[in-house]
Amino acid sequence: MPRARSRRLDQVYGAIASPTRRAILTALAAGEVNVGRLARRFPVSFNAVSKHVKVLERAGLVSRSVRGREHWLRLRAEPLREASGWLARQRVFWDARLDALEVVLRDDAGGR
Amino acid sequence: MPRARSRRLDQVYGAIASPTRRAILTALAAGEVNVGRLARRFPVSFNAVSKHVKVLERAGLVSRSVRGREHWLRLRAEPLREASGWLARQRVFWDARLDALEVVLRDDAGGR
DNA sequence: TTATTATTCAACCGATTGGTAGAATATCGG
DNA sequence: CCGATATTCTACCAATCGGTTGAATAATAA
Repeated sequence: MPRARSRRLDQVYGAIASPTRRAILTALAAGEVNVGRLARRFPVSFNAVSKHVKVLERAGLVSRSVRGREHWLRLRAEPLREASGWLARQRVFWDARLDALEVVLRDDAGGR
Repeated sequence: MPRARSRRLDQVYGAIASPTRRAILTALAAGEVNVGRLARRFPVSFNAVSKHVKVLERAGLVSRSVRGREHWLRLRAEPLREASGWLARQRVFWDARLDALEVVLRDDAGGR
């Protein structure tokens, strides 16, 4: 795996490891929101939300367009696609291996 | 989302946010390995690897069976399946929304 | 029994994280 | 211009993280 891709994965998984940030993402899935309106929905300070947004932005999951004094946030799907891809590949890989292992174990138990 | 499920997601995404831990998982996909043999493959100390394994274990991604003085590690696929599910659902959801948005923008641009 | 091996546990360190509060900056509305 | 609003920036704090080293524990080998 190329270094850059790996770092991107680090950032994306790190970003979505926080329930607050996952909630922000799902909130953003309904459409563009500015930081203030977004922050009002969460039980933490405005500044905390602003920081979370920055983490999501660094991971490439959110983009920002400044209109006047408001900053409007929008989802970026591409990095999510990569992250989802790694997990999905691993999953099928594991499932195949674990299924195979189970067969071996079952046959082994039945055989003797 | 139930609290327990959310915490599990936190742990899984947190666990795979580290490249070393992702490498451990792919190493483990080839079959059971004990901690020592696993550690020899990585450029960090035995203890560091031992800690990483514990993180993966807490996330439910790895199980351990102690045989004599050796601890053998094995993948657990279930939590990965959940994690992959959340991402996949989000991805589909986003893609749909962003495609729709793109259509709106394109039509808008063409229409006037 | 005694050494050696496999592993965790405990303590420590520096960097990062998630939160706060307050100051600085820029835009909007009167 | 002046006050209110939207936001970031800076500084701080406690907690967690990723790493190290050294001691403790338990099983194997001599």
